[in-house]
Amino acid sequence: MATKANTRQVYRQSNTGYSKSADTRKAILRAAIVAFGRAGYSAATTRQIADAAGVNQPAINYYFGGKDGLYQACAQEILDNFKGPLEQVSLRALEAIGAGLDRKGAARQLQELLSALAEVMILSEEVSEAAGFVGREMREPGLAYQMLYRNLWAPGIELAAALIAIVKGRAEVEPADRVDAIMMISGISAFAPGHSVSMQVMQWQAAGKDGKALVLERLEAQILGWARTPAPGG
Amino acid sequence: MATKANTRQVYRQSNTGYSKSADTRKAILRAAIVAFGRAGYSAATTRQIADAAGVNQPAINYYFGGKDGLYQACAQEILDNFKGPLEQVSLRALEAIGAGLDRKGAARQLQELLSALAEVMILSEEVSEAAGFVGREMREPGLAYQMLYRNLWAPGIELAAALIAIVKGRAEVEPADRVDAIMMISGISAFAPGHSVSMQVMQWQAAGKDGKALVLERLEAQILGWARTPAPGG
DNA sequence: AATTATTTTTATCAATTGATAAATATGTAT
DNA sequence: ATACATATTTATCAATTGATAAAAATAATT
Repeated sequence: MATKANTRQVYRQSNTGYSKSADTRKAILRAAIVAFGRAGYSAATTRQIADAAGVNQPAINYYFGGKDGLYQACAQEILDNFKGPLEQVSLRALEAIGAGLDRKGAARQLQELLSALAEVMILSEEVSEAAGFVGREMREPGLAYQMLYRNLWAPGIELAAALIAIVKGRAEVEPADRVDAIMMISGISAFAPGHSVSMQVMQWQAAGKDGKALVLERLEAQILGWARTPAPGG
Repeated sequence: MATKANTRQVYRQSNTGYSKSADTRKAILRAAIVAFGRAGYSAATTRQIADAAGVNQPAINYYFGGKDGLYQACAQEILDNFKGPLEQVSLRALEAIGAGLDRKGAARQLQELLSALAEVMILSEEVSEAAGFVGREMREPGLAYQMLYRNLWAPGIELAAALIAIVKGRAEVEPADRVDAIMMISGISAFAPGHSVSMQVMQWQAAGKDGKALVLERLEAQILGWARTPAPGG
């Protein structure tokens, strides 16, 4: 997959005034998010995606200019439509930080953030396909990496790290807080659908509500551990 | 990639008595572990692998029967040659458990296990390519999944969970201990080479010794937190 | 209803991929 | 030195893939 700097081309828009193009575009995007998220860029073929969307293969070039354009459009679609729940929680946490937040409050916000993340990554079937796409791009940076890094990953990790620092009794974020944030998020991702090893070890068909609750309980134990430590230089 | 039940065929062995076949086989395996680990099964082509190994493409069929056979041979190669360091630590931990282990001792063994894992996953360039292959197969189960699950992942997670239970003051492993074990291992994997998001957030070229030390310090803090909690039903 | 624009489809193409067969080169045993 | 076995290579193939062009079908406008 070419990772050269590519300006994002928009081919067939969804605002042509014609009745069908928006539906067709959406169907292709949905099918593509699933295919790319599960199989990856190389293994997902434009014919498979077209079949799954109920169109034929040249429609992909017509609407998105080709496989590359479709891939990037998937990332944009995810940013536009699927990060809503996380965005709300993030805004609330940022407001609370700005208004001054004590350790207990920060622990509560952090738990809400991680809970929303777990909800997205573990429980929601449709959002979970988008999360699959995002997770894969994270591990195998391609055309959508910069877009997702700037708009999703870096803000999320920094927010979690800021909350962690406050829980620990500090105002400034340190490298250790970022490491903790990354590890927590990575730990949650181990229970997302398709993580066969975790499911097999736990003997779960899927994590489900109970699995999510258990994961969050383990994270809460850690957060409470931090909240109980004496503040540094205090 | 076909995931049908495949008996493992051995084509050209390394014990033919002819001087070159062992070298050629090894060169192909090395190149393949790198290619499959980085790009995945689909995106890695037999021509690329052959070029990297300094042979031509039909050599892959000659020695391994084809792409599938090569993939499985890679997994076997990794099991035969790269899990040595982890195996030693595991054996020591199992012996210590068998001989009776107190909470403090279990904390120490757990830290050694995680340290060895971090050494393998984060620091060693060559072993890290093998870990890349293993990590990918973990997330995208293919022909080598069962082999690796049985011989590597399940034993490793169960051992870590057993140590965690003892650290927490219990003899029996509970689901929460397994969740903790999975999350710890997943947390370490977030800092392996190629994890661009973590490197970019931390502003690290690579984790290096300092990064590894910081990750282990965060894990130690968690382990010590468990060790300090009152034993259940105590 | 006629014209124009858009969408969908059929047909085709060049390039790539894993596999195969046969030829050539090299190594081993007698 | 000869015969046999193995390793490497060249050449070829069928199938697949993303892209393209043109034709056909459908929708919107006048």
